[in-house]
Amino acid sequence: MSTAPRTVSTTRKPKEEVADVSSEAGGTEYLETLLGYNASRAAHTLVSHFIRGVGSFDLRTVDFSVLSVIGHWPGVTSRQLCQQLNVLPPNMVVLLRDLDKRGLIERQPHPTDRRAVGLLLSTSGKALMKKAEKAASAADLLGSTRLSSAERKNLVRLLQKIYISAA
Amino acid sequence: MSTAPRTVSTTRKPKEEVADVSSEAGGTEYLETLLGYNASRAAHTLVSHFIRGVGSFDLRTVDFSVLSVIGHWPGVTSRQLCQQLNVLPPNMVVLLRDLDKRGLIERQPHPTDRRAVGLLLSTSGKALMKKAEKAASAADLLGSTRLSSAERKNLVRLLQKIYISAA
DNA sequence: TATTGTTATACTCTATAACTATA
DNA sequence: TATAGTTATAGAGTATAACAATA
Repeated sequence: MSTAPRTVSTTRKPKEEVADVSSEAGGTEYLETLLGYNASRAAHTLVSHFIRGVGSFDLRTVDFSVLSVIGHWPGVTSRQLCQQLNVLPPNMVVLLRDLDKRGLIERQPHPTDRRAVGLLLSTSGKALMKKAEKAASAADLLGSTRLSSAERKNLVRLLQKIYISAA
Repeated sequence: MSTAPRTVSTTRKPKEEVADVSSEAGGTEYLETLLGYNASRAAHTLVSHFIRGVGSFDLRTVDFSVLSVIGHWPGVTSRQLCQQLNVLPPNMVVLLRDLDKRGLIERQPHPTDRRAVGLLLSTSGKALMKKAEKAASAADLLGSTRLSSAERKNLVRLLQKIYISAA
């Protein structure tokens, strides 16, 4: 159930090779019946578009997600980010350290819990994310140009039906 | 654009914290507008179900995919698998070596190209995949129980519209 | 000159154990 | 006793360079 590119083998010749029994889909005909395979491949395509569009801001998907959540939930703690974005605490530490080094986020004492630290976007972090979210949205649309607006909306709904309230 | 679990922070209290301005979605409201984010999360959910259902066969998604393609395209070469499943040749080598060690695949000389090796499922590989594909299909359905049959079909169609003929 | 399969290796990502300060 | 943040490190996954055999 790996993702795959759309590059198709150039060396295959339609009829003369030994094993060309069921190669219309290049052997993936079963895999293509699985939602997991299809969702993984679509996600891979969309993430590729994301990287092309947002990579110039020097943000990986996980950096972008973290900054987006902080931006939309100012004061969020590291632990809450971990839960929301499925990142383990030790890995979040280095991630936040790097974003802090770049001056994109600020840390403030948590109002009620002295163990915790509230996270905020800095002024430059806000400016960056304003541009980055615009670029991300454009890249996301570019990755789904073959979908109508209604299809896109429907796709979001169906995908959320899978991951909301599920593991 | 990372994936996320559905575990929601337990420490947040609705009104008394500093930054509870826009936390209905836990800060992910923008991310949820992106197909890439939604597809990644849905894929993560479905792959989790896959692992629960197929992991007992000691097959990762990539092993399963490779075996499935070999099964449905007997005689396929390592290079063709790489292209079809987005795995780099050096990594495919160790993957195939392990599957070979386990007796799940066999290698035969390629009929026309003496550099290449054709891959086949062994008898036990076929037997394993018969059970594993059944388990994978069941797990995939389990991961999408909230979808009707029509919705599922539609979802596959929409996802393929994204990754077919796209990068 | 290009391609298949391969080795060796580096790099990134993800996961685990354990510590401190605080709840 | 449990949790937030952290350190150090191990392990898995992914990527690059280079080689021999063959096209």
